[in-house]
Amino acid sequence: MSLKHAILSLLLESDKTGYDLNKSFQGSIAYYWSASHQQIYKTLADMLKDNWVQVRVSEQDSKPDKKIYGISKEGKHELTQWALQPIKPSGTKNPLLIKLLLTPLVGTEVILQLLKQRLIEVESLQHTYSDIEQTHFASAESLPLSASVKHLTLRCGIEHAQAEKQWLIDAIKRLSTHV
Amino acid sequence: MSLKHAILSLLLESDKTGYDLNKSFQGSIAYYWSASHQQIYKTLADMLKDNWVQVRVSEQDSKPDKKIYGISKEGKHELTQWALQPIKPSGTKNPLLIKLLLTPLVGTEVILQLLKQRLIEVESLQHTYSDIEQTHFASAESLPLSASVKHLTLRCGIEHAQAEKQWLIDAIKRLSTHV
DNA sequence: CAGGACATGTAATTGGTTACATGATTGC
DNA sequence: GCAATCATGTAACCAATTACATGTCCTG
Repeated sequence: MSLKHAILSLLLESDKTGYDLNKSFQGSIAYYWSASHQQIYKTLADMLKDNWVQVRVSEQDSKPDKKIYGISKEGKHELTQWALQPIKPSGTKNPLLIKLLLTPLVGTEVILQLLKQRLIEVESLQHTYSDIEQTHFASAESLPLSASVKHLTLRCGIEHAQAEKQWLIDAIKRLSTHV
Repeated sequence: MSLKHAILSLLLESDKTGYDLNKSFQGSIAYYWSASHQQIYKTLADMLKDNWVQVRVSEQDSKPDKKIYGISKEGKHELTQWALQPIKPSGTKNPLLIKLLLTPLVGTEVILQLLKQRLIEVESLQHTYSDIEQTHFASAESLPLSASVKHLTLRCGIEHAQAEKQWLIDAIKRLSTHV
């Protein structure tokens, strides 16, 4: 499972709590990796057993205790080895396309609604992305490597959102001729 | 799980064996839904228990027996109900992007190799898609609804492949300046 | 006579979702 | 006083991967 590796890559930057990690996975990381807080806490516990991470507990007055996790030597080694492996294409799951194929079964109008709903979601995603891009990557030229790769992951989201939007517009147009 | 619904949508067209279904899932369906044969046979068995599908066994001399599955009234009802539900965005998993973020850890060259490898894969995908498009959807104008939606699912794959290719080229270009 | 297509599964393990559970602090 | 944010988990269940298992026919 690469959730372990996704977490390790976040811990590489700075030590974090499970709560912090969860915020990342619900936020900007969400479009290339998703995980629930239950999964995150479980995976942290597993990695602690394997000594891929260390933990220190910070007692805070008038707040719940924090467990702050950091990557260990073994974890860093494991992460490096993983990064060197060739990627194997992971399974796609796009229920929208299955539903689209069911148009003759359920009728054009219902599917048009689903597509339009998705269009709205994609457009809102685009706004989120372009906000992030403008606030974090405004200076277009010669960023340091670490910022440059972050920008590229964002660009990946942006390009795919754009492609999906164009496709949705096309799909809606074509389906509309079959009402 | 929508694997059940993906299978039902294939059985809607015609009765099929587990083997047939597997071929579909390894072939043209693969880019919007993936499943292994183990999963398929298991899911068929589960759906048989629920009476979403029927089965008849065809004994063939000098070949293994076939179990030919067909969708039932209940299955069709279930499929229709499912199609009407709003879609919830499913979790994305893109290990390539995590690895890209690890460039400072492992070095530009290794990651450039991964990106170039992926470029080759995407280009080969594009050829596959455009072959299918030319053989099955050559006549651009006014297809019947069922063919039209099939073409649209293909177009979705084509557009995303194109977007990924452009992004990969861009990513390779930018990373190359950091060697 | 070897390797690929045909044809179907079981078992173990891992990964992921859903439901449940708790408890303090801060701002409206 | 009520909702949101902070902070961490358990348990049950469902989904998916990996390894194992079997046997025939057809083509080169």
